[in-house]
Amino acid sequence: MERRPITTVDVVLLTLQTGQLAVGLAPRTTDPFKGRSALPGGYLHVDRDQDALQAARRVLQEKTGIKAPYLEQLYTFAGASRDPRGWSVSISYYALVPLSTLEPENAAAMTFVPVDEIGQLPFDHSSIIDTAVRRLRDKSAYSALPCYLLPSRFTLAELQATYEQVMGEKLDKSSFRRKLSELDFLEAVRGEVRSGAHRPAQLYRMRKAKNLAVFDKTM
Amino acid sequence: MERRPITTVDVVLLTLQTGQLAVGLAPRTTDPFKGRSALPGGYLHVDRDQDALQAARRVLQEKTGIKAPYLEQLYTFAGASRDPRGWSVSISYYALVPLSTLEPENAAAMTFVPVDEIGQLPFDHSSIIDTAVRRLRDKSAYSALPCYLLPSRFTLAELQATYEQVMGEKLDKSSFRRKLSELDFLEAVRGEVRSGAHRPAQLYRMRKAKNLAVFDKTM
DNA sequence: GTAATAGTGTCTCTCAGACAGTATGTC
DNA sequence: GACATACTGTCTGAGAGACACTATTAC
Repeated sequence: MERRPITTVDVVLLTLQTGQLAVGLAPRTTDPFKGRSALPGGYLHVDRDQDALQAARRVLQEKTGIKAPYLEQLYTFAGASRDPRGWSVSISYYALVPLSTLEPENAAAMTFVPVDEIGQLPFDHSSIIDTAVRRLRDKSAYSALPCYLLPSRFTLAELQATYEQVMGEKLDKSSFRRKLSELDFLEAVRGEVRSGAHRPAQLYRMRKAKNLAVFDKTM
Repeated sequence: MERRPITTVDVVLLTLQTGQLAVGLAPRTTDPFKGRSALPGGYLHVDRDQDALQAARRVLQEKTGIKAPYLEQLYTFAGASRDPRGWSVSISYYALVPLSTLEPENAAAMTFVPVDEIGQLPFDHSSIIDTAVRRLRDKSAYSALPCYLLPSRFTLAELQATYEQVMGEKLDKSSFRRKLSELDFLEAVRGEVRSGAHRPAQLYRMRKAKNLAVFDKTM
């Protein structure tokens, strides 16, 4: 029988922290690079995991307590030299969560590092993060992805700020709202938000759709 | 030590055949589903493959003789029940080739089946193919991908027909050419092509660019 | 009233689709 | 000459960016 590579699942946990896109890192508890900060990850358990997505969910739940974030397969990094233990396969996922769901003690052990201040990380975790950030930026330009970085209710101003932070460019308020209403993946919620001395804003939530809203691109 | 899943690499070989997008299938030579048509694939060889991409290249070369096609990682299908041998991971790739590079005896053992006439296949190979076709269609709308389905020299009419066949819709000649010249990833080649009683067409080839030309999408 | 943010209306310029026109070959 | 396909020019309508305007709250 053929020799089999090590198979792991790693998760890039992305969130917005003080207006910056940040990644969740956790100190490694086991031996290669023990103690160093790295992406939350773990072995695939052929006896407990039904498939790779469930493995990713389990890893995330174990390390952060988060139950149902947006979670999507990112890429598979595989090779002879990315892990000192030998030939390894990392099926990597990325998750999007609002910072507010992370408050409790679950996330106590985690650090959140802005994506452009990440130094050297064990394995090829830096490239994995790069890939995740690129994927998020790409998809944000034509999908509702950034909504998952916000709590379930939000104002249009908050949503616009989120898009701007993710994509790194200013958007025009009027055009942004026009596009949103055409795309029609939001619905208004009764209720208000107030901050200071100004008019309150309408709250919105994502319309329940089985699929992620994706806008069209053209040739 | 943890039990490790089986790890394989499968390749979705796509080409255009008589105006239709078709997938290359080969009869399986080993036991699960021996003799049945399936995607070309094989075990990852930890002693011979440096990484997953090289494994995919090796598999494709061994089964079809093709050396340097467009080859990109597609998705990783992994789970307990997709393979009768047990928990398995398939790192899948998709390749684009012009039919003309396939003529020799290499491809003798292969069958090409139009993508919408594929019946039941072993494992989850049907879903893998669906995923590949969806990926190609998506990316074709905003990239130069379809070029890889043509020989290195082609006319603009051939290129337009290729885009149309891949995306399944008619394009306007004038708009198509305007877009191409703005995007500027083609260059004219001295030489002509002739067919019947009509004006000969200019031949073009892709400009050498390290990256795949990708057009922009907007929010 | 002022300040501050929420939300809308409108103008203009660009660009993609539609389609007609011209060019250059074979017969 | 006719015919077939290659290639180009122009008109028009939809949509995005820019920006100004109105609305509603706290003080």
